[in-house]
Amino acid sequence: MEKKNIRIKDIAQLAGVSIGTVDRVLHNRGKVSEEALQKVLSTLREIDYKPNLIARTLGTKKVFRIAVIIPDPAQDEYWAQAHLGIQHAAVEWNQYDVKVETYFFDLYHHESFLQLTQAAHVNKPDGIVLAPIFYHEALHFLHQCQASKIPFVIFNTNLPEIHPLSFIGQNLFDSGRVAAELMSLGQTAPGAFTVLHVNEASENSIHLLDKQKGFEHFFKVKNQPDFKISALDINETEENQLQEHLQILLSDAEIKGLFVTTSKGTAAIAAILKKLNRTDIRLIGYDLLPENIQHLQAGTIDFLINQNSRHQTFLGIQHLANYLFLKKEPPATNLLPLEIISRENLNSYLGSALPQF
Amino acid sequence: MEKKNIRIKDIAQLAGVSIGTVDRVLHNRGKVSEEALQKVLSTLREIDYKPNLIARTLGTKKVFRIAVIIPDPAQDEYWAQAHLGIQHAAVEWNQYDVKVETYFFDLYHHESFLQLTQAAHVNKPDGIVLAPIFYHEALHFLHQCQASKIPFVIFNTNLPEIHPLSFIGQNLFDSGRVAAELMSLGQTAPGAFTVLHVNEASENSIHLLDKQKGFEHFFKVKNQPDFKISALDINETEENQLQEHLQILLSDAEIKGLFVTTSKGTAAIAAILKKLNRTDIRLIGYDLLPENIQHLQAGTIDFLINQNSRHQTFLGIQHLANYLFLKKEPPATNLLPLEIISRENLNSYLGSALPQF
DNA sequence: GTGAAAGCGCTAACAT
DNA sequence: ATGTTAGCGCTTTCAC
Repeated sequence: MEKKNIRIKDIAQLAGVSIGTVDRVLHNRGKVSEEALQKVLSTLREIDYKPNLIARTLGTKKVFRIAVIIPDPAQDEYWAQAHLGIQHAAVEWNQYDVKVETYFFDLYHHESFLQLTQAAHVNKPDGIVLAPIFYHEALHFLHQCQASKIPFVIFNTNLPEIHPLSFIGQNLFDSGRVAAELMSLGQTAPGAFTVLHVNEASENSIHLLDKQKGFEHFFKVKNQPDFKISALDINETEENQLQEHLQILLSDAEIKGLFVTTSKGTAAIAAILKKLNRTDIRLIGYDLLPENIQHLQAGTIDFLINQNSRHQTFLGIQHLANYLFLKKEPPATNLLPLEIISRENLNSYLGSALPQF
Repeated sequence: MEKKNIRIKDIAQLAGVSIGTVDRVLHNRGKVSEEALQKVLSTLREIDYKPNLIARTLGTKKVFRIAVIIPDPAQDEYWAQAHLGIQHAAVEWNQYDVKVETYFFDLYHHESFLQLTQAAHVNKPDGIVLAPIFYHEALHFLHQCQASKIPFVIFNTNLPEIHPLSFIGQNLFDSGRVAAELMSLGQTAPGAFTVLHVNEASENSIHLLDKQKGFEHFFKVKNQPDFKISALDINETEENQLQEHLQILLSDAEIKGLFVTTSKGTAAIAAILKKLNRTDIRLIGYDLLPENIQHLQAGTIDFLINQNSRHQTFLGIQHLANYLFLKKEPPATNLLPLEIISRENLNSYLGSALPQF
């Protein structure tokens, strides 16, 4: 069964037109008569034409430019990992004439975000990958992009009201349920669990609330009245202050476990729990930050849910590049698995941070 | 910084020879005078030539044939999923002149394996992806391949003494430790856990023993003498017989949990536990087979460790094709993460069975 | 031994 | 609007 692949030349022959015409309809560049158009379209419908990517990239001289806009990797390890995913994707596509330009904004200043997005916009990239940290500014920017017909992919947090080419992230409600499940496992005696939001500006905390709701929902459905669920916002960048808050919370003898909704918060809480030597507290948090990895190995953290920012950005560029290059529509929403990381499977994840393909 | 890439043509010009000559030295096909050789080599040393792989694949007309040898997908859902990974990879590479030929052997008859491998061998494929189920036969076959200089990738179970181009699978010892960790979590009262090997021929059970050892090792290190660990082989294809065996085991009031080392075994044990209504037993097993998924959702199974046979085969072909096509060396051993699947994160895995890229 | 030249499938500029 | 043609960088064949 050596079925030769169909080439543009074949389509042209079948449709009785020239390859130039076929190329024009394939890329709808116009300048094609209604008659020729129909002939080509009908033969296209009959056969399964799959363009030869290799040949396309060789033949074309167009260079696609993708602008990636994320928080400064230096400010936060989570975003440093996101940056790694970008770099990985960038080298992968480099030989295919897709260039990635990165813009780093200040995680704590929306003016910086505003400024960067505008800078990116004037450069007129062919596509944009964005971490929409600042809700209003992001919305404004993305409307601009829609007006300029620049396709965009968003990741990390969803903006369902805008319709991106693709959203990449996790189901945060389910994420909270996973945390709850791990928290409740094998807990027999009555007790209390607290959801901790540590040092999060209100913008982002809308999303963190989803995790909390999922967490609470799990226990509601399970109907286990033996467990008291509470939630607490702590805004203290000073470790000592943070510790004081925590100690008040932990003075309640019923507290059996803590669920921290951010990666950085997880590291902060773990450090304090370790200092206080409270190994009895079950701690569940987010992401494979170096500190979190250590605390997981040491047993201070019991489980991490991996949000895999690295993979998120990687996929973001992947989807966008495939769209620009191959006109392949990505999934409107691409939800990543809620990876449960424990002490024993940690190493197996560290070895293969990125999906080899 | 639009630095043009160096082309063969450039080298030819610099060395004062023709592109044909440059090509000959690049691939050391001989037929080059000592003088020309030196001229080319010296200019090659001066500049950093990176061949354009895109152009290479377009220019070449060689069709690579990859032989994939796995158990009959009809015999076992686990292998059916492996087959899906193959099909996925096959369509991906189809247009790039990499053809995949599959050979299905009988999972229960090594003669069939022997026969199939020989059939594959006489067809002289350019590369082989193999599930080395039958140890001795596999070893013999792979030695043949080495003699014939056919590169091969193995997956699922490792044969460390032979040196494959790449091995794709999981660390089975660690896999057992993960199971143990999940088993012990929150278990306060003393109790007993049993490792179950269900209906496995001795060949394969060598590898299953690794899982058992990892499981035992976890408790040894943890130094929790409160837990009694045992292991049991059950060879009964009849459900009733299997149930009898299990009931004897479960009549021991101390039994708190079971760890089943195979995917099929997991499904079988789960079915019986459900029938016996033993929801008190913590059950940990392998893989997202349809039955296992149901039992996980119903709560009969507490955790599954995903071996992702689909991804394994996909990667196998991926690595081999990249090697043949682009001369890209794959990792000698590619260990997949030990994915922990619970009721709450199950859906997030079902949505994305394969890594999108 | 060596160079010239014809592709590979596609794009894009150029005639018509 | 349509067909022809010259590349893209490399492989491979074929004269010399």
